[in-house]
Amino acid sequence: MSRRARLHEATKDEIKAAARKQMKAEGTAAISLRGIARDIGMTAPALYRYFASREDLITDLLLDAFNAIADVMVAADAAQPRTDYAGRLIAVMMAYRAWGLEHPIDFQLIYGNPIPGYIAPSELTIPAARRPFDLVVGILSEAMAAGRFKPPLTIEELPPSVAAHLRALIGSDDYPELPMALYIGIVGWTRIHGMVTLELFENTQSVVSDTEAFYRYEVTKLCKEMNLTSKT
Amino acid sequence: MSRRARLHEATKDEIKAAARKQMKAEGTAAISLRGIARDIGMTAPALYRYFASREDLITDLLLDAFNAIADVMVAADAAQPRTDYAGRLIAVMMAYRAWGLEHPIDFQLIYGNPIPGYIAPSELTIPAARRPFDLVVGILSEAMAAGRFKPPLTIEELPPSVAAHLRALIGSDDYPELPMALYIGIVGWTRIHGMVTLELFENTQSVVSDTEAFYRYEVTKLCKEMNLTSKT
DNA sequence: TGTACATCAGTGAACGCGCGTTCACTGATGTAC
DNA sequence: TGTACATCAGTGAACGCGCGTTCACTGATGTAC
Repeated sequence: MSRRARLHEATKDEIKAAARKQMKAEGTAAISLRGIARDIGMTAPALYRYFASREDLITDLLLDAFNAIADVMVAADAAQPRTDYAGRLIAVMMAYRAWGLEHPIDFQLIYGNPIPGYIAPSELTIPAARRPFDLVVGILSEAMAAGRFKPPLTIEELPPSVAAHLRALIGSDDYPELPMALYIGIVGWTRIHGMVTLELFENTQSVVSDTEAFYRYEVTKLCKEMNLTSKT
Repeated sequence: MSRRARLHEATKDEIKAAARKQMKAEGTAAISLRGIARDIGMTAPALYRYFASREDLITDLLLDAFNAIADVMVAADAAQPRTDYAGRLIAVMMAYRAWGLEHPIDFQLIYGNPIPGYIAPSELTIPAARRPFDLVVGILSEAMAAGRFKPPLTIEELPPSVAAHLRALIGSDDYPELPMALYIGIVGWTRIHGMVTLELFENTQSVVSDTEAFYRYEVTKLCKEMNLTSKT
């Protein structure tokens, strides 16, 4: 990578940092090229050397955010013994919350209100968006294959329409997982997501106060309920 | 109410309807007085006869939305036999989702990203925001008093910091409920909220497809898990 | 019932500000011979 | 190693548009005597 290319990347990062700062102050919808330029001491047209348009910049920020949360989840998983399935899942779910609270704006960017007028290029964003979910489902599948994950419900008990869709998905290239791993994966995601978003917007604090203890207790309980154990 | 006052109210409603239309098209942050004025065939300064400022208008929209979701939940509850506690709770939770999907913008307004620069007058918004939660906790308390709600966990099992906070709350005027009704109330809220928000932003459809069946199944399961039964 | 007056609804111009994007350009940095 | 040229970074002016809010005002509606 040439010196020039490195400088180019560094400026690109500086622009993105300014964009995040701006979103933090004014909300995700308030990304403004002129504001960014002002912040980093440039004129607005100069930004077009780095991004083709405001849309392009937003897409970059979205992909960065999806990859960032996926990365911390992967790292949290990697720090646990491979066969400690419950420990891995809990670590991954804790990482989801921690990242959300540390990066509330990026969290809002990827999981909150859409930015008016912006249409995400789905061929780029969908794969990035799926990384966290696929990680969880992957751990569940591994645990199931190892006989360490025995959910207290079977696919026959699910609503027929849901069960049929899950069965259809397993065969497809998109979701090569076992159906109950998929189902518990999505249930788990809705649960942690609810806790994190409500906490983020200050809706749970007044009732539980120690939101981290609450969260940890609930995700641990979830693993127990699902009979997810670890090889010791 | 005088004729003039009635006309005044009607115009106020027209302004709010235009504001909702605008949020639908451009996001909650994009409420613009000039845009509203254009839409209803007025000039922007005329709106100041009805709202003291843009902030005031947003507050009105917020309160309307909180009251609207609370009202449909109360109505759903009222349609069930008083002692069918599980039925009442399921109906209320279904109403939460139905309202969210029917009014995605109002849902984003009250539970989504905050509007940049807008600071809610908490003495007005907090009581309105608490109506749905209080309704659920109320039903749980009733059921508990009737011996029809026996949660499979006790307050002793909760994290000490959470348990202590719950105990402290019961005595207070703010939350005169039994601690486990409060706790299960907040757990229930995080669960349904996670399912609804992820559905709203198209994150669950690809896995479960029939999102309503999924939701109904999960809320029913929640009631069963909590040993919430009905007097027959 | 008619008149005088107060209230209210709404206008149009203005203030001072913001935005994304295009364009012709200057000057610096890098590259090939 | 030095020179000629191409590439790239960044500027400043401009286009056409948006915004919330204030102000002095006109005309219609309602009210009190």
